Amino acid sequence: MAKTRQLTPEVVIETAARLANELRDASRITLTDLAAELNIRVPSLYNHVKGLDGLRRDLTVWGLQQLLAATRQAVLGQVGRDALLAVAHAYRAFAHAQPGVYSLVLKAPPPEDAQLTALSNELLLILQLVLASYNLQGEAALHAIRGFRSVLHGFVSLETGGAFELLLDRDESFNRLVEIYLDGLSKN
Amino acid sequence: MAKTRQLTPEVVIETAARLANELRDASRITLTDLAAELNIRVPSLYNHVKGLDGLRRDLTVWGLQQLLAATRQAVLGQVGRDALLAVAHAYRAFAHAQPGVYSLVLKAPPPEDAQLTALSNELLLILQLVLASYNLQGEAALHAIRGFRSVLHGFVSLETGGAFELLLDRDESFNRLVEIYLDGLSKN
DNA sequence: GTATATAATCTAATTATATTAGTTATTGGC
DNA sequence: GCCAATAACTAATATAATTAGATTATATAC
Repeated sequence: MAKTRQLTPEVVIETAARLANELRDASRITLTDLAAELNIRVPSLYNHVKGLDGLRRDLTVWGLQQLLAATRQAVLGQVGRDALLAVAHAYRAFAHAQPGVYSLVLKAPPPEDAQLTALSNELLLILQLVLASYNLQGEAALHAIRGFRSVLHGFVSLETGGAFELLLDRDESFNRLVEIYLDGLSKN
Repeated sequence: MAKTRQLTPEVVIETAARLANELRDASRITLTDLAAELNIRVPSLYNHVKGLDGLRRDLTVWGLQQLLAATRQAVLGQVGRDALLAVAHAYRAFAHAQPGVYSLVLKAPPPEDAQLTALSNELLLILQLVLASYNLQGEAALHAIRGFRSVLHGFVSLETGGAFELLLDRDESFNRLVEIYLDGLSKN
């Protein structure tokens, strides 16, 4: 049928993810670096990804799938506040483990990309279900999702961006923030 | 002494800010575009800014000064919860008015850049003073600053990034989030 | 007034990166 | 063995940033 691939899609994407995480920002990957890492010439990359934009898009899908899996795992068998706390910690752990990939995942998916949009919606659906078990439904739940995402994204993006430099325990800061928000949610 | 500048530093930086805001992301400005906008050749830009990195840095200083002025203005004559609410709304208004510049301002300043670090610290100092009037001091105030910044940055960065697409009032979402956080802060 | 130093701008060349076009070579199915 | 498919290649082009060095206009010293 064809010349056997030496590179599988998995190797390409995982190598790109590693580079992105080392740079701590996916917008800094270059095809030049990726090709060098894979021991092929730059134009050969076009057999695997649709240019730089395609690579970023593939990385985003890959990252969203990981975040989704981690979130599902975290809420397994939990409801209410415990489930929300578990989501919060899984989210932060993901951003710490994969800072470069994280920088892609939080961006809003382009509406014309069905796969990305679907993954993004699945995450929202999980949050919606968990909030339902926290007695939040309808518009209140939607406002709560926006708030919860803001809290999580705001903290981890400032944190991984190096904004919290003081010698003050970051876990403690995060826990206080999440607890204040969840307490406030339950008191409405 | 010298050939009179046709371009003042203000014109250069304000044109760059306008381009950055139109692109909604400062990382997408190019020297090519800026030079075209100013009717000079690209290399001539080097008389005004230290390359692309220098331009971004100058834009960051300019943006921080504006945010600082808006924040000072917002807290004028206010204390406690009112002052914190005013800061929140000024912060969000700034991000809406200057989305491109905002994307630069929230990044942690490189420690070796004294001017940037000073501006950044001034903002933190304002927050610290306002929180003191909210009965928060010492470590509690530092955790609260981290939380408050997370809340503000998280919401406006998701919002300006297009993450909140539903037909659900964003002002309402923001107000609920900020109020929940401020309520929680006062109950400790 | 004129000369000169200064700096703003320019052209030309270099470097880095992404992308496209077109070729080569390998391999699995027939 | 032949053929179709495709991964990988070389070569060329495009875009952007940057550096080197020449040119020019003008503010000030005299």
